[in-house]
Amino acid sequence: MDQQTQQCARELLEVVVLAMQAVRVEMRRGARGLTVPQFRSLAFIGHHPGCGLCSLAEHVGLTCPSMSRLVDGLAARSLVDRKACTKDRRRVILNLTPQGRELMLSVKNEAVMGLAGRLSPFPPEELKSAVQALSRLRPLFDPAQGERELTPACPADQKSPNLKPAD
Amino acid sequence: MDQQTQQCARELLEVVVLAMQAVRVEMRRGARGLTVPQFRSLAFIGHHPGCGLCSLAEHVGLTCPSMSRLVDGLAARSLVDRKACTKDRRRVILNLTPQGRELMLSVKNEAVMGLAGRLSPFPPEELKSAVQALSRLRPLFDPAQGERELTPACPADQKSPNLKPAD
DNA sequence: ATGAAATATTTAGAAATGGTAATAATTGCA
DNA sequence: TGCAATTATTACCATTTCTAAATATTTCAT
Repeated sequence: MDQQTQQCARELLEVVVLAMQAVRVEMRRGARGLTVPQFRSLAFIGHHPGCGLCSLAEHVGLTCPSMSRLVDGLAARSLVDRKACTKDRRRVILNLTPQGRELMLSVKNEAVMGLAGRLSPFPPEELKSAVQALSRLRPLFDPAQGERELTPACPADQKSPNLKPAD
Repeated sequence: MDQQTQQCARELLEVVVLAMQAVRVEMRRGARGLTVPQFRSLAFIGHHPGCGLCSLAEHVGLTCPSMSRLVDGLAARSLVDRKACTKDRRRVILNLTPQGRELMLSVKNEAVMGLAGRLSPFPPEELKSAVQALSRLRPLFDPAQGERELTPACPADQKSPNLKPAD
């Protein structure tokens, strides 16, 4: 293990944790009444439309039963749409409702605005180079790149933007 | 608000959230038996020795009563030292015990090693520029720099490395 | 000094969250 | 067909967290 690499990891850890704290503050301001697991669940469903319950649970770090009830709550608040899969009726198909999508968007927007507020006094060129450096690091953490264990499940009615074949 | 700045904020948010997930995974691996709020509490106490209960609670996002009990647990496990403030006896002075400090260090070390593992296949120059960019970004989120609202409280026995005036 | 208001924390009881084990429904393979 | 495996849910219990109220201490205005 390289000394240089460790130094970078140390720095990365520190800044990421600090930045995440700031993000959390912004999130709390915007995500009224949403707990962290609820928020993360919505985010995952948004990124993986049509995902199943247990893959969601695994990603968020909850058990399937807990996630089942968490989704109960989200469905009751009309933030996610839960319907049975036509092909495999054991499965559940999860998607954000328009309201859920809108909520996530507004929360994210508030977070972005909060961050931008902190960033604004920075000289633009520095910002640009900093973000570039970070972006190069990004594939390291992007699960779409690093891991391939996502369950595609029911590709047939993965999204179903307009119709609901599940009666 | 600049369009460019917003774009940067968007990018930054994405990378930070992704990276934080990776960090969380590494943390979970190392922080055996510590919940996230417990972990965050220990981290805050470590960074703000001698802090009071409610400022800690506010930072972590818990109420004072909840934090009181959480600290009960940490004190019972000899991870934090809770003693009354000499000057203002309403207050409580929180510090990490040597064991608490050591635990945090080892957890952090494990996280760093895990991150370094991901970083290792990266070319050294990129790492170097990333470190530079990160260190430039850091003051934006560093509470020691950006904010001054921390309660210094009892400056007298803030740290008390060797003696315990509060019998 | 004395009493009222303010501050910091703890206690008590209710509500929510999360886990394990058991259950139900469905699929796929022998 | 029958049986093991998969996916989700229900039942039950432990823990966490919140709200409200109580306690202790300090500060401030008489």
